[in-house]
Amino acid sequence: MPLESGSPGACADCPLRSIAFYGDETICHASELEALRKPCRVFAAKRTIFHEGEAAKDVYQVYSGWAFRYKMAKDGRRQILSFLLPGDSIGLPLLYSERLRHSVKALTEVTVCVFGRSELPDFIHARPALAKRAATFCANAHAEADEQILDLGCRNAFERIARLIRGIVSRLRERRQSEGDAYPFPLTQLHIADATGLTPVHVGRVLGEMRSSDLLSISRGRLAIHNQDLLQQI
Amino acid sequence: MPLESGSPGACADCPLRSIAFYGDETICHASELEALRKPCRVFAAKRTIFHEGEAAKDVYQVYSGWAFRYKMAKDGRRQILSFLLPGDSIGLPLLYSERLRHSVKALTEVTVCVFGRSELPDFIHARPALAKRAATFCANAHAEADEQILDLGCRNAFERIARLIRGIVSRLRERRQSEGDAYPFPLTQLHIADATGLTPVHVGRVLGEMRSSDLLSISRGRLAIHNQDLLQQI
DNA sequence: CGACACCTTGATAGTGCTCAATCGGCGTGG
DNA sequence: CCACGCCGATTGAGCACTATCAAGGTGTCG
Repeated sequence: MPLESGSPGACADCPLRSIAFYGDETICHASELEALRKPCRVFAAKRTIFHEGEAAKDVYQVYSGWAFRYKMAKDGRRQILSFLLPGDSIGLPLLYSERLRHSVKALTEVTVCVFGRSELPDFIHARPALAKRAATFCANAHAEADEQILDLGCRNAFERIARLIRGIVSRLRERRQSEGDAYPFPLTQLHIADATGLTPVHVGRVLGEMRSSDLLSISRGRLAIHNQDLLQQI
Repeated sequence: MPLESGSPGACADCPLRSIAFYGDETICHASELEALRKPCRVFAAKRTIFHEGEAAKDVYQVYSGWAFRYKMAKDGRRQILSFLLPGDSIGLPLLYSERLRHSVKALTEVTVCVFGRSELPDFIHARPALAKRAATFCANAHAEADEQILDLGCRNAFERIARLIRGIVSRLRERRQSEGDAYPFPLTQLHIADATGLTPVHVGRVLGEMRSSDLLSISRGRLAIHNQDLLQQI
């Protein structure tokens, strides 16, 4: 689902576009969606967007910036479930349930399009093609969660980190946010650690290994991939 | 979603019942669903029900017996994603996609209700309330996958195993398949290992620990819980 | 009875964790 | 402009948890 940038005021380029449009087929008129939209909202970096268990009033779609979904264990450890890039929706499960079972936090400053939880579900479920498409998104998200279960259960630190980065990179490319083999990459080692179930120190060591073996390097918020082929094989 | 047993020939008691009925509210008439059903099918224990990536012709719902969803890593390791108990559907994502991104295997002998993939999706998506309910199931399954990601990323062997068992037990209780504090439990240590990302040997050790500390014990296909409270706290 | 699947136990090794110290970059405020 | 403080990255030493390898035990089924 490639997604070009546009102004957050221009509905067709942004809000739940990936649901409303499928390839060249228009499932719902832009003007209808536009009527549902509320003003955009901006969250500062590190700001929590949703708290787990909280009754949320709105569903968002990321217009610019990065965020992530996560859960906390009782002992205070954090597990990052997925990263949300421009075009991804935040809180889609709110279409089916009043409460979210995970938290969401802004990684960078994030601008989101806003849809009211009181209108959006009815709007979507009144349109079978839209409803099916929204459900397809959920099913795909589930399949990706299964992928991550596989990673966490079966792979070692090196593979987990490599696959996490590969996944993000391929999504960045789909969304045409790359410049050659360099990518914006706002994750710290702590984020990578919390996503892969490792320690920040150990992530640092593995990243060092990757740098010295000339696979990839991360510095100052940018990721450079030096050996694309090797990364794909992992 | 409690589910009593019935005869596999009696539609109202079985096929996608959990989707068609919600509490006391009937979303779809039993006779309509009955018309969709094909004859039941039985899979022997250890038989593969779906192969990952294969184009499936039918959607199932477990009538009796246990199964599990899993994926294989390239190095031959297996990751079990979830266990499927009576009442659970097999291959629900087929409502949204032609292919399944995981495999499914029978743990015990399994009897399933059968719905044609060529009719079921249209049937469901033509009925908004049904469609929404099916999507809700997907969203819940996703939330459970997120739970498992948390387990794998943040918890040690003891906690993972305890929580896996606790999860299964609570589902067995919902479905009234318990007898006091004893439960049918057909998983081998290998299954537990593949579900928790551990080694069978280590699972055996931890289970031994749990037995000697009088928490629970597993033997000959039955699980006995000796300290319910302690198990809940983990 | 033999074959097989599963469980148990022991010894050893390795992956990744913990604790701790240091360093560099960057923003803030004097 | 510089000092300070903070956050994140890096490095080292030692250890814990879990894996690996191996052998033996028990139960079940044909």
